[in-house]
Amino acid sequence: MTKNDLLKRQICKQLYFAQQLSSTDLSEKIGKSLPITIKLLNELIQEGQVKELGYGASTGGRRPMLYALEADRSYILAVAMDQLYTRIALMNMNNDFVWPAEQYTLPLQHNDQALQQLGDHLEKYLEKDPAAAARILGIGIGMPGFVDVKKGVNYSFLKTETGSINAYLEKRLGVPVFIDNDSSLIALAELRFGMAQNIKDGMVINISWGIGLGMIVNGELFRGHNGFAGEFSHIPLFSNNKMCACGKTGCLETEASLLVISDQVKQGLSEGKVSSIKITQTDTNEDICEKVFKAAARGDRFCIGILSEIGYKIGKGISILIHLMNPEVILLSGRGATAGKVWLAPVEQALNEHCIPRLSFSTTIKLSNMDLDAEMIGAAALVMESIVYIPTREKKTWPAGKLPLVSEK
Amino acid sequence: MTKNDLLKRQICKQLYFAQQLSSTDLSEKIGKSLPITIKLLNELIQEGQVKELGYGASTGGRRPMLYALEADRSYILAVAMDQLYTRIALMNMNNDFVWPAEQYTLPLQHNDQALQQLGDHLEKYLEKDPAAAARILGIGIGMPGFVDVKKGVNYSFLKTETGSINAYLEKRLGVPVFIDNDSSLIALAELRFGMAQNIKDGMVINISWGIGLGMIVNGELFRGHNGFAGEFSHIPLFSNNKMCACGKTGCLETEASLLVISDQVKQGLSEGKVSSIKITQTDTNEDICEKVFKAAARGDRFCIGILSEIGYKIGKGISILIHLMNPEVILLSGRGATAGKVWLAPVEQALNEHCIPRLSFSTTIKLSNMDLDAEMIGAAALVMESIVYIPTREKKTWPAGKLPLVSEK
DNA sequence: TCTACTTTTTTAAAATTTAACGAAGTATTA
DNA sequence: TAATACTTCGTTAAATTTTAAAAAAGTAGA
Repeated sequence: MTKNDLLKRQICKQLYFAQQLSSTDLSEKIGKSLPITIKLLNELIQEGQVKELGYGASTGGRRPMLYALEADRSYILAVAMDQLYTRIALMNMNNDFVWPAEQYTLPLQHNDQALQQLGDHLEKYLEKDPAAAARILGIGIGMPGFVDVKKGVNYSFLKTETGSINAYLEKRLGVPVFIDNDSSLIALAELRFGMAQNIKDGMVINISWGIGLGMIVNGELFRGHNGFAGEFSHIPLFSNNKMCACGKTGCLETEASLLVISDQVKQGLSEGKVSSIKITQTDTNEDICEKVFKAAARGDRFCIGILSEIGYKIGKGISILIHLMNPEVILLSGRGATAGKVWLAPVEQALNEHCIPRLSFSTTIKLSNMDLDAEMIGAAALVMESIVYIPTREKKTWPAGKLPLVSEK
Repeated sequence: MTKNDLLKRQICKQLYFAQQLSSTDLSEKIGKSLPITIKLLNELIQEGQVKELGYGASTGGRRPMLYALEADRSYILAVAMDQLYTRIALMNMNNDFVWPAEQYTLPLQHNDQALQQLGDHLEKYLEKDPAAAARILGIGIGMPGFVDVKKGVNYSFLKTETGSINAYLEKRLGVPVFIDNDSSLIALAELRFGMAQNIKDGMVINISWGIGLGMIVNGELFRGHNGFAGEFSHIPLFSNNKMCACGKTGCLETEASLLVISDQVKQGLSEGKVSSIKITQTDTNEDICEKVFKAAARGDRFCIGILSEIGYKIGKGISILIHLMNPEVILLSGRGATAGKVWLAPVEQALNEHCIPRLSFSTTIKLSNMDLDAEMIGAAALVMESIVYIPTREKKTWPAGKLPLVSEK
């Protein structure tokens, strides 16, 4: 791996994240001079990885030539897991789905075969078209649990007897594999393609079956010493006696999450509360939440009440985040964010009560506009980030055969 | 200001923080090649700013020449303020006090003249020896309150009618001025010269009249979007009804701080609790705390009990930090850290109760070995960090006359 | 339509880095 | 203990990169 090849990857990475860039932009982003940047761009065009897009709009002078990736020269396999389902999709350099995403049932809890099953699904998914599979740069996987990114281990699920998750899958599939926590990947998606773009300090709340957190610090995803940073769901925030799955009491998760919503709806309706929604025996938690979100949007008092209470509690947690991190933006994202603006008022209310005004005034609460694909997009972004990542303070050698670009085949 | 001058400052900065370095080390740290580094070093020696220190120990090959700063060629004026007292000291490049530190009474609360008075004290302090004063690179000031470092404003104290604190003092004293929050500077001192050296992710707790926090993220001080990050004292942690100075209730500060210790001692003794310590009407809070620390070290049950209870509550706050930041180290520092090991057991106890084990196991609690001068040293370090700071993404011009080195006089 | 001012891209000069080599020292082995 | 192999340090010369100057391509206002 020569130095120029590394720079070419940097260029591809920048083009992936920005969609299109001029040579001047690229030169600044990769920190190299214009003559070199243009030389490398021409080589990449020769190789068929980059294309000229035509001239962009003038900003007061000569119009710049814009460059972009050849969208279908390289692919990424994006995987989004939760405790029950695993979704897989093949994505191109434009973040388009090359093949439709497929969902498999793959329970993670108490499942010793989970990793093997994941491998089976991935293999089967790729067998459909070996030619396309050969173009895959890497596999990005988002999963719940305590993920140690560096070691490639998940301490909660997908246990391996020896070695790392990455090593196991790389051996089976012959492609670099990168894993991370689901909330971190949602934050990464928001940082690179969503509403947290160009944000230096921001917190992305993943409202889901728990309350996850992805932290953006200095414009990069922050993972902490072991990759466990952002355990928002289990901070001791309440003096209730509700037992949490983690073994403690008083966790934020015991009072606020989509599961709590589902429970409260069931209980409320059984107690005879008046509402426009009806639930059946066969409704999953997912179904119930979707009904609640829709009803709340219609103005259903009962549903709005439940969401408000949960939102207030999330807001109390956010007030701690604001005190500690002084972020520019708090972004409500994840599955629950599809409920929309209902969250904003109760969260702001909690901030008014629990934040020092100067602090809460300094940060804005926003609602994500990404849909449920955020984790997929984050998984793809993880691959692109990691593949061009240059470990600092190390010698300039590169693990042989670890980070192929399509041009090397 | 030429490019080479900037590089020379980088070299001086590195030598300041490391005391001594070889040319190879320096070359790596400033990111320039050896030929250039050596050329610049020779120029710095010519100018009298750097000296050769002789050959260092071999690490298996030819012995390196070591370089160090001329300790007394340049000085820094370090200022540490709290709500009542302001200490000033002139420090050299070895972090030695050139003149003894002096303490002035300067109450910050409800004092419109505070900034002017600070300027008076600084002027008087420097008038003692104009020759030495002429060598000052900059003035570093640590202060309590909400400090916006970029704007040079303190929203709590030292209000200025127009412009920044920095601008006011720079105009009066003719030397660059840098301000920051006291807890941030303690963290900076620990990061550069104390027990947080080479730590990538660490939290420095400033146990004082409040509970301050300086955050180390990615090996740098983290300040947040407006510089307010680390407002640990006012996170809503308790469901008490105690009114806090900030206007809210339930803040950590209402249950844990050196002021609380002082109050509890007074109350306990007045209730007839048995203890070896005695307090008089004239004892300040400072005096009382010192007595408590000494008595606890002797084994006084009453004092140990008070410290344990406070320590447990600080620990509960730390458990939130650990969940969110997954730090490598939590360092107990500041005035209260002089009490020593008494803190460790109750803090660990709180972590056992409020942390997910995998998280608390991943971070170690340490006790600072820096004494009360930490804030001074941090203030000096702030000057050295800031003076060589190169704003990213900006043109390479430098505000004229803003950042003098002695060589330029 | 002309002039003044931008920004992009190319070309040539200046500066920097890389790499090779000699110097200085350590560790291992006969 | 002397010789060989292997470090790391510091210097010099070749190769690369950056900088700066100039040309190309536009915009905007008079």
